[in-house]
Amino acid sequence: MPELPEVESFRRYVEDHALHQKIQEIKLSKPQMLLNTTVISLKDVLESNTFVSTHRHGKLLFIKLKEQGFLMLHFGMTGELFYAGKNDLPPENYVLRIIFHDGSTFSFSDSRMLGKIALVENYNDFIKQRGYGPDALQLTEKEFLTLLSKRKAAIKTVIMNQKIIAGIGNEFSDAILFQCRIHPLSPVNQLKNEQLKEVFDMTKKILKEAVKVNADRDKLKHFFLLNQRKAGLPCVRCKGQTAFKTIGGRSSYFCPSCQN
DNA sequence: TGACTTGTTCAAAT
DNA sequence: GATTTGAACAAGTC
Repeated sequence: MPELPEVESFRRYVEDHALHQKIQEIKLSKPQMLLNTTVISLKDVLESNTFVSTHRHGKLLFIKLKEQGFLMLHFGMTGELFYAGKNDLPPENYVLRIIFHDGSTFSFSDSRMLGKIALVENYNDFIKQRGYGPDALQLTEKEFLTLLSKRKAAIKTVIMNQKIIAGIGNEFSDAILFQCRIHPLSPVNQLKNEQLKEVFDMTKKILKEAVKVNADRDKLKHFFLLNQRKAGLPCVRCKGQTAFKTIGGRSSYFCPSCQN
């Protein structure tokens, strides 16, 4: 699922494949995924335009246009990007397809259609308007402690809340808390300052390493409690048994004997 | 067949 | 008013 590391990997993919080429035509098959624009104005802005650079904030990807603002992509749960050279076959299913002048294509697909496409003038304004917290990798320890102070909700739901910290999703939150040996339901205001600092350090550590390996899960197995998210499996660290609980409406796996 | 999955949003509760 | 909780959405998988 696209959390911060996956989106960072998409950002690089755009950098490597889609910049500095004139857009000839776009096709949009799911207009309902547009956030603040219409098919007509999306076409109007993108066609004959050029992508020049990229920016990521949390799980949001912004692609700067040579003329006029940014294209914003949010990947929801199943969003993906595919570049196909002029002789390659682009994926059959797509939400947005960009056809460059040389015939190569760039496709945004999203089978469950929980993603979003928007045109934004200025990404800082967009981030502010929608109330996103600071990006998890840009965040300082002081900011982190301030953002979490006096919160009573469970640590897992707090670090997953994009309005508090942008970028952490369900699976990475489980990994972070497992590594810190903290129970996901612990109310934030009952955790020691030291524990919160540990969560901060571990968040950075895991996300940085995930970014380094392009979010390749096979190379990140050592951070997670499980390779397969399934209750009842033995804990990799102690003699405990993996527990399953719905926390904040999300399926959560943790070891009740070493996370407390 | 239907329960389960996730990120986000909105409504309701505290 | 701010914060927290929970349901809803969409569609693929098993």
